[in-house]
Amino acid sequence: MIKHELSTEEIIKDAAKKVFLEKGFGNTTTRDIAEHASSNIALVNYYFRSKEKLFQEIFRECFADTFAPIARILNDDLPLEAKIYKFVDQMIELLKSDPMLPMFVFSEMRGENSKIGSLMAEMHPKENRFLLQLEEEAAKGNIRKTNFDQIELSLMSMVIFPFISMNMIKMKQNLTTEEFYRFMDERKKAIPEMILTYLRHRG
Amino acid sequence: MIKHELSTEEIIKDAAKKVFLEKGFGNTTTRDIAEHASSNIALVNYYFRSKEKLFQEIFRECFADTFAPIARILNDDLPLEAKIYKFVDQMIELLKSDPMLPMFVFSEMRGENSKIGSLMAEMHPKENRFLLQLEEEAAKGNIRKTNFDQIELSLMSMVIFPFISMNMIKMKQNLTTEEFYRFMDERKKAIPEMILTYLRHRG
DNA sequence: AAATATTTTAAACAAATGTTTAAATTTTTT
DNA sequence: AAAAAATTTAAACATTTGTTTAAAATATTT
Repeated sequence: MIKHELSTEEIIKDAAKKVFLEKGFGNTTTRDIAEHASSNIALVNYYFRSKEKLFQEIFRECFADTFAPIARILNDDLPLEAKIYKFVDQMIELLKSDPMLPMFVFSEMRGENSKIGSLMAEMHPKENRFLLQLEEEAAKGNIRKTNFDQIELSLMSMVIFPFISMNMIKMKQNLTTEEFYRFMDERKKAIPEMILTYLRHRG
Repeated sequence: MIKHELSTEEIIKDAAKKVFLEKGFGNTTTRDIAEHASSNIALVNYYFRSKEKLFQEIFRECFADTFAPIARILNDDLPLEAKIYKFVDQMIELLKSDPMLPMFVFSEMRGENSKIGSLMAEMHPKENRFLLQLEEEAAKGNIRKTNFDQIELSLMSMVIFPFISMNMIKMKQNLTTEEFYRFMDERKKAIPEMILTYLRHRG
C-alpha cells in the first residue's frame, strides 16, 4: 500500500477541517488548528493568509461535498423508484463517512447568511430533474398528485436530520457509533418505502 | 394594553437569547449582548456572573422549550391519528414562533457534548407512550409491524429539519419568511398523511 | 432625613486570539 | 558548491474579549 506523503499545507487543511467541523468557526482558534496539525500558528497563516480565508476554503468544499451529490443523483437518468433508493443509499453512505458535515454546513449558514450568498448562486441554478420526474409520473397516473416540493423536503429531512441530531439520538437510545450507523443503514429501506408507499396510494 | 415593564435582568437575558440563537456561543461576545440590551458589559456579568453561566441558563431553557412539548404531546392520551396530527401542528406552530430554536439547540450539542450530558438525564428518562401505542396498534393489526424508532425519527425529521435548513430553502425556492411559513403550514397535512399512509399499508 | 443597599457607569486588567516579523533551516535552482 | 527560493520556527504585536474594580447614581430601609 503506497502511503502518499501529505504536504504541510494539506496537513493543516485537514486539521482545520476536522476542528471546524467539530466546533464551528466561532469556537475554533488558529492555535487549535496548528496543534491538531502538529504545526504552529505562523504556518497556518503562511499557507492560508488568515483564519477567515482558511475557513472559506473549507466551507466551500464542504458545501459542495454536501450538495453536489444530491444534485447529481436527483438529476440521474433513472426510474423513480431506483432513483430514490439510490439517493438514500448514497447519501447515507456519504454521511456515515462524514457525519459532522451537515451540522457544519447548515450551522454556518444560519443568521442572515453573510458567509454564503454567492455559493448558492453558483451551485443550485441547475434544473431539478427529480421534480419534473415526479410531475411526469403523476401525469401518467402512476403516483398521486401533490406538492412535490414537500416530498423532496421530506426525503432530505429523513436522510439528513438523523445526522444533525446524532448525539441526541445516541444518548436517547444508548447507541454506540457502530449501532447508530446500523440504525442509519436500516433507513436505506425504511425511507424509500415510506415515500413510495405514500406516492402510490393516491388520496 | 398593559405593558409589563421589563427588568434590566430580563432585558439582558432576552438580548442574550436573541444573539446566542442567531450566532451561537462561539460567535457571540459579551459586548454584543450588552449592545443589544442597550446596556453595558459590566451589567451582564453583574446579573449573570459570566458569559458561560448566562449561556447555560439560556441553553437549558431552549432545550426544555424544544423537548418538553415533544414529550408532552407524544405522551398525550389520544388516538394515534389525532396524536400525530396534533404533534405536527403544535410543533410547527412552536417552530414558526421560534425558528432558530432547533438549529441553536442541536448545534450547541455537537462534539462530545461537553455542555449537556446532565440535561439529557433530567429530561428524557420518561417512558415513551408513543412507541408503546404504535406497538399496540401493530398488535391489533391496525398498522404494519416495523421498527417504530424509525417512524418516530422520520416524524421528527420531517417537522424539525425544514427549520434547520430554513435559509437554504428560502434561497433555493426564493421564498420570503411569510411564504416559507405557509410552506410549513402545508406540512401540517402532508407529514401526517405520509406517516399514516405508510403505517396503514402493511408490507 | 440619614443610612444602607442596590443598580449603573466608566475604566482598567489580564488572558486569549488573529496576525506579523525576522531570523533560522531546508530545499531547490543555477 | 554557491546562490536563491521556499519553508519553518520562535517571538512579538495589536486587538478583541471576558472579567473585575471602584466610584457614582439610584432606590430602599431605618
